[in-house]
Amino acid sequence: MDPTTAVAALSALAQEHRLQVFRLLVQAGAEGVPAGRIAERLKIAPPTLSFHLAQLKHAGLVQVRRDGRSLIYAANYEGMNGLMEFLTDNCCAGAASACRVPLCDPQSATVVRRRARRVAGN
Amino acid sequence: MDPTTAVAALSALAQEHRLQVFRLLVQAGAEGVPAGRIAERLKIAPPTLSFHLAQLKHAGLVQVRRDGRSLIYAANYEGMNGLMEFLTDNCCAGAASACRVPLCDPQSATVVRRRARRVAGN
DNA sequence: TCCATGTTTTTATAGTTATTAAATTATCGA
DNA sequence: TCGATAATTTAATAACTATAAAAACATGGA
Repeated sequence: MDPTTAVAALSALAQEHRLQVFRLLVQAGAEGVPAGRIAERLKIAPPTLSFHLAQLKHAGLVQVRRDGRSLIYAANYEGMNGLMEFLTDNCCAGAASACRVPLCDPQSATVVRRRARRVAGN
Repeated sequence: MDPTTAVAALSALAQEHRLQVFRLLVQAGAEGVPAGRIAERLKIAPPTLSFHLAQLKHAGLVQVRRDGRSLIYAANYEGMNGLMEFLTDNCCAGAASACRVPLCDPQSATVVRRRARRVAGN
């Protein structure tokens, strides 16, 4: 990750609403959450949320896909991991195994999560 | 870590100069680097650097100690680790061991770093 | 085709942040 | 105590960012 991208990602996360959105999506996993439900859960006005989602997307921290009328947002774990690697890069001049970065990999995750409230195909 | 603190830390890092400073200090390890040398290495005007260091300090990402006329700044690894834990908290709804948090611990690091250019007691 | 739903875009404004130059504070050595 | 060094603080300004309200766009179903 280059410094410019890292600054963009950090700027994206450096805002209360966007940080809430991002953490919600990190916790939601690969399945994602429709914009409307994010707005509802976090009590953010739709245009405001849209503005923030655009920034998270531009920073490479979230992804979107369309499902009918809904736009479903999901965390981009690669982006998140890349950012953390960048922050801790060459920590303590590469001194020790104690300074290393484990990563989050939802692919190899054993999902033990409750079903979504609404059925998937809505 | 509470959301307000996390936003403060992310805001502190979301700026080119401050990100450079922070990474420099993360790589420098517990020993730290005097403000003047940071300014020199990163080619930042002293008042500008001072402004940025104050923000990093306020955000709990760096620590200072005085050594004679020099103020020596060092990364606060606890703050950094706390931030990364916050970002990845309950990743994928706690689904898997694959989603766990990076930590850096300079205390238990086997330091294999070259000596500083100038002697320590200057 | 028309309406309702879900979401984004536009526009305007209030608030925040980064930078520079000048002034100030703290420490050390003669 | 005086001058030099290391760093911070103050003050002013230019640039950026978040929010709200209104309008526009895209999709699906009657």
